[in-house]
Amino acid sequence: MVRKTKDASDNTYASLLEAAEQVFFEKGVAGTTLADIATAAGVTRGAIYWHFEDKASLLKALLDQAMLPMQAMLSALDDGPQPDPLGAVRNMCVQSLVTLAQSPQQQRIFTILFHKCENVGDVAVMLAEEMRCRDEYLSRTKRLLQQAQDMGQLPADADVSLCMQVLHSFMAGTKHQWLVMQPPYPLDQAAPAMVDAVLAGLRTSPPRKLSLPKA
Amino acid sequence: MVRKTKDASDNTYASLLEAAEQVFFEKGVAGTTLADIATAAGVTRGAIYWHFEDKASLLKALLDQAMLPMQAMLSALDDGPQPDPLGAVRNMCVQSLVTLAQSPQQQRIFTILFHKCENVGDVAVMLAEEMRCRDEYLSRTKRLLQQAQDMGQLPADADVSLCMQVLHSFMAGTKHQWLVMQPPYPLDQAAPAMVDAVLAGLRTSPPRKLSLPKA
DNA sequence: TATCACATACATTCGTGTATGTTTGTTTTT
DNA sequence: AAAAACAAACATACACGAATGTATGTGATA
Repeated sequence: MVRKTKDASDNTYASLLEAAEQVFFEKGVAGTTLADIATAAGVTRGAIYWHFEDKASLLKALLDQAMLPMQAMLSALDDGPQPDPLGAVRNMCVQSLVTLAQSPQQQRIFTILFHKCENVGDVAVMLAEEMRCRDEYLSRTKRLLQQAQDMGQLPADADVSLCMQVLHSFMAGTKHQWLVMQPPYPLDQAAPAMVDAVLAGLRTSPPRKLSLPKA
Repeated sequence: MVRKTKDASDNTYASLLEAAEQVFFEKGVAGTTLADIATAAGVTRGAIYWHFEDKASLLKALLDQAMLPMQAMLSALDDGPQPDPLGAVRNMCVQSLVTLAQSPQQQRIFTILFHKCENVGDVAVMLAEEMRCRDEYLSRTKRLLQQAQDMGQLPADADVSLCMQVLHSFMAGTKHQWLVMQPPYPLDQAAPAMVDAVLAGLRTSPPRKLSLPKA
């Protein structure tokens, strides 16, 4: 049974990505062989080497595809000045957590990235390149926090960079920890209150600028 | 030059652990071969197989040794009721971050655990076993937060479990993110203000219990 | 009939585990 | 006390499987 139509080809391409996602999730990136993926996809290694160069290339294709929804969500956001910057930040954060809690695909992808993949060598540079999306997200958050300070939603002497660090660390840590938690708590229900708690802290007693300008 | 005294043996044992730490940090756990470690330590693979069973055993020994200071710090903590539970939590958190910021060894070990090691298979069960220290830390934090609520330092309707999740996610995320940051910000200086911000949020507007008891 | 989309077969490298050798301390024998 | 036997602490050599990359075969399709 050798396939040949363009349609069938796209089909095996997709099933290869799906199989890779599953096997990477189970056995880790370094721990899986190309034969594992081929078997899980119901083909042989020949199919993999036809569609991809090697394992790293396959991983990159998998991440590229998985990052598409987030890229789209980022592009859809209004980049201009907001009437309620802190509210916008809150919505972004809550939305991000709820989406993770409700998307098994995101859960698998992030689990692979966080816990089943060594950040080393050529994979490291690939991941760094892939994480431009995250950097975009970060700088946007920082601009929003700056707007919030300018409008008085944050104290004037708050250190915006550190506020962003606190928020980002909380967000990344929450995703990180929730993914390894057995059993996981209902993140989609808890997310608003958790984000509000942290943001309340940033409003009432944020890290202050410790800049001693000259002397 | 073949060594033989007990003293010399302990010496190579230590240099093997040191070499493993360095090479794991550079090339990742799965990415390093036993020959790499042996070469870095100035010996051959024979020495490794004399002192350890295999790579997993070597990693375990490395982590065991590195976890000793934290185990000691945990044991030194007062487990009874505290006059100022929230203050105790604050001190634990700040201390934890400052220690990380000031200990290059902790930075390397945590970087290996977080970013250079796949949480899979036999390594996963080993890491889970190793993380009992973290669980101890978590349950202690939860007890302190419960005390804080009983004493009115936290609102009566606060969800203590979720508060602990917020705090723990923030702590883990902070360590995680700080280790990959280039260049890193001065965590030891910023830690108190960051922790205070999160704790302030938990005091003023924590996640509330959403328990609807029966109907 | 030529090319696509694979499957199959092969060569090669790489890492592991083990078996064996070798040297130096330590203990035992006389 | 000297020699012999023994065991610790490695180094060296070897056998084996496993994974990779490539080369080649092969059936369907246009």
